[in-house]
Amino acid sequence: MQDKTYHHGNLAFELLQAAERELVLNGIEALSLRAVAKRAGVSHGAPAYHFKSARGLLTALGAIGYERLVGVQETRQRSAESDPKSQLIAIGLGYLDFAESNPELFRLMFSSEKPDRSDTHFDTAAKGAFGKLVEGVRKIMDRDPHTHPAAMTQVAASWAMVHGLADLMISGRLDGPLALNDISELTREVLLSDIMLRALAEC
Amino acid sequence: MQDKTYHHGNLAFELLQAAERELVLNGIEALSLRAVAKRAGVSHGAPAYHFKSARGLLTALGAIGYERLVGVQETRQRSAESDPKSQLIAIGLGYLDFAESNPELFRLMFSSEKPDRSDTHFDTAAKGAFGKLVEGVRKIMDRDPHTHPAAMTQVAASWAMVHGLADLMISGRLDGPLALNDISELTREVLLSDIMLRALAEC
DNA sequence: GGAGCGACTTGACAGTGTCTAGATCTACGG
DNA sequence: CCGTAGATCTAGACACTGTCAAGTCGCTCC
Repeated sequence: MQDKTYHHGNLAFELLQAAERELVLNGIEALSLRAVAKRAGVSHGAPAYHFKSARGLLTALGAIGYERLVGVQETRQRSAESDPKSQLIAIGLGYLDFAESNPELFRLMFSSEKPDRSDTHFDTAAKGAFGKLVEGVRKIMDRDPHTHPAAMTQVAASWAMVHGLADLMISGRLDGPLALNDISELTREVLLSDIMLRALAEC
Repeated sequence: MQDKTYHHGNLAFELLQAAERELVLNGIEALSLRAVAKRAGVSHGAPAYHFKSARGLLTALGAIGYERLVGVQETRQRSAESDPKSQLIAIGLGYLDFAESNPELFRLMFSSEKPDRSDTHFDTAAKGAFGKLVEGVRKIMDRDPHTHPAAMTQVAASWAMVHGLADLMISGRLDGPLALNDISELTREVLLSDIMLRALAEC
């Protein structure tokens, strides 16, 4: 953060910021490592020192995405009723919030093969987000999904529903059917909650 | 199809075949127009004549994908019971079949910004697949989704559920939770059908 | 049998990620 | 206080990419 020196100390962080900015502006498929370097004000070879390759940079960015996703979900949870069902819906709404606010990052995390999923940081961050969902289902079913197959099936169903909603929403495919742009914030949430509730079988 | 002449007549078709082959081998993000041309045995500039750009080629390929998707769904429908609910589940299972058999093409169609969605062919093909789902819901609810909002919400819920399942499946994220690789073909379909049925509210 | 035109080739161009060697700064031991 | 070692970044080269312009080939039709 200190003034421009040759080693300015936090280039790795600034590169990640620049990368996300480029991601938002140009989309994941047109993202250029050289443009990221230029935005950060360094030479085109600089990123390779901190992140081995473009893949490395995007892996780190994806991992941050998962951590941010959990944060958004927890924000939703805090402003929701404390009963298990409301909490699980909040987790889902947080998932949708994140997807809508960070569509390109969401794509990078879930629908791209650029990040290295075997990377430790990326993997644990992803598992953290998954754990949030598992925990929500555990509370609502009073059964640990890791030991009860029916509960794990419920995890899969919940995830698929909310993930499908998110993916279709950010690609604009639900704009027509659900007219999400033409309704109020409140009816929107009621509608989405209603849909997500369907994934919960006999809970 | 006639022997190698300078103009061999169906280069456009062969380029599409080569492109899909490359798509399967290298993935969408590493697909190279020049590699496609080489695979088809033509110069690197040839594709530009038939499809204006790389975007054009991928748009055409995506459109074909939607048509193939409908075909797979109809295959499922023919070998299913004729009642509306079984038919809608068959449409969903066909969606999953297609995704599993053509994961990269699926990604191209749904999660990529390379194809030009405003292209007429692409758009009508995509609408055709969507229409199949709408029709399935119309029969099960006995209401036209285009005029009944509740039915259209049902369309969205069904689509989100099956699309989420497909997307998570092809990225291997359900392998752990659902252990899809370790169960028989039959239990697999029962499981997936069960999950998809949850999306149907009070049908 | 030449003209015209559709189908393709060829070469050039700017841009990309990665690699290597070198320049520069920081820190630390003497 | 100096100089050297290591961390950090630069600069250039390389092979590869998509797109474009100009040129070449071969069929068809008058």
